[in-house]
Amino acid sequence: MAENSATGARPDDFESRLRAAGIRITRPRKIILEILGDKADHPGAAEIYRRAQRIDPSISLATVYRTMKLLEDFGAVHRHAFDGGPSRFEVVDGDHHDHLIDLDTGKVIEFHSETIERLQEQIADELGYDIEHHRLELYGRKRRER
Amino acid sequence: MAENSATGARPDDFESRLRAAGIRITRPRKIILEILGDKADHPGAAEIYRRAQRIDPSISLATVYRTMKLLEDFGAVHRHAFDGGPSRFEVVDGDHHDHLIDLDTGKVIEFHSETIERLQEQIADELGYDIEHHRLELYGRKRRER
DNA sequence: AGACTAGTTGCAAACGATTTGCATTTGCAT
DNA sequence: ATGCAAATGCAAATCGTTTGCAACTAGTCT
Repeated sequence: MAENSATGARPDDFESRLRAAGIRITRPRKIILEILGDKADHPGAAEIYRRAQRIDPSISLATVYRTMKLLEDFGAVHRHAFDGGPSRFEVVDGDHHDHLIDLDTGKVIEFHSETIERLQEQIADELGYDIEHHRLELYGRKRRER
Repeated sequence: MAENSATGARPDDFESRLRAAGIRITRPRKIILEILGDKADHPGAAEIYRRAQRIDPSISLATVYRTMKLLEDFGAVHRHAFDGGPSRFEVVDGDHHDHLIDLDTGKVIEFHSETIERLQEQIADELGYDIEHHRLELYGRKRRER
C-alpha cells in the first residue's frame, strides 16, 4: 500500500531518480529508502538494519551496506565517521552543511556558515590547493547555564 | 619562530613529562617517542610499527596501539581518522591547527585561522553549545595551473 | 502470463583495524 | 640485588565492513 508521510519523506522521488539511472528498485532498497526518507537523524548501518528488520526481518546487514554504498556512489547519501566511529549516513538534499555533534547524546545538529566556507576556499587557495570536499565538525555539550 | 631541532627528536622532554606523571618509560615507549619526535608527518599505527621495528624488531603492533592510546589519553598525541581511514597520529605541541589533506599523496598540511575558530565558537554559542573540540579538514588536490 | 537473464540477495566466511587475555618479562623503587 | 606492579609479545577476540557464491527476483521480451 502506498502510504504518504506528511513529514516530508518522499521515497518515490528517489525511486524514480534511481530507476532513471538504471538501478533496480528491489524490496530491500525500497525499505531502506523509506527509512532514509525520515531524514530525522544520522543513523549508522546497524541502526538502519534494525529499522529495516522491523519492516522485513529477512533483510541482511550486508544488503544495508551494499545499498548505502550504492546510494553514496550515486550521490544520494553522505557518509560520516564522527570522531572515528562507525559510519553514519545522511540523505543529501541539495544544501551543504556542517555538523555539531552532541557528545552526550550523539545527536547531530546541522549548520552552515557561508563565511567559513569562503575562508576555507581562501586558505586552500593560498596553499595552492583546490578543495574537493571538506569536513567541519564541532563536538560539544549543551551549555548548562543555571 | 620557535626553537628548532636540527635533527628533530627531543624525546627527553616527553620522557620526563611522562615520568613525572608516574608513567614508566620502557624500551618500546622510548622508541615510539623517538619516532614521534620527528613530527614530520602524521603516521598511522602500522607505519609507526614499521619504523619501530627497524629499531627493535621485537616490538609488537599491540604495544604500538597501547602506547598511542596512552599518549592520547595523556594528551600528548591527537588521533585523526581522515576520511574514515585508519587512525593517524600527531604530536601535540601547543598550537592548535586544522588540516588540509592532499588527496593524491595523503600528505597533511597544517593551517590555522583565528577567524574560523571564532566563527565556530559563535555558531556553537548560538546553538546553545560549548565546544569540546572540533575538526576541520579540507580535502583537495594541488592546483594544476599550466 | 511465462520465460529469460543480469542484477541482487542472504548467508557465511574473509577482511582490516584495533583491542584484549594471559603468561612472561621488565622498569624502577626499595 | 630483590620484589612486584606494570608493561610486553603473542595469539585470539572483537568490531565494522566487505566479498564469494549459490539461490532468488526485477524488469524485459516475447
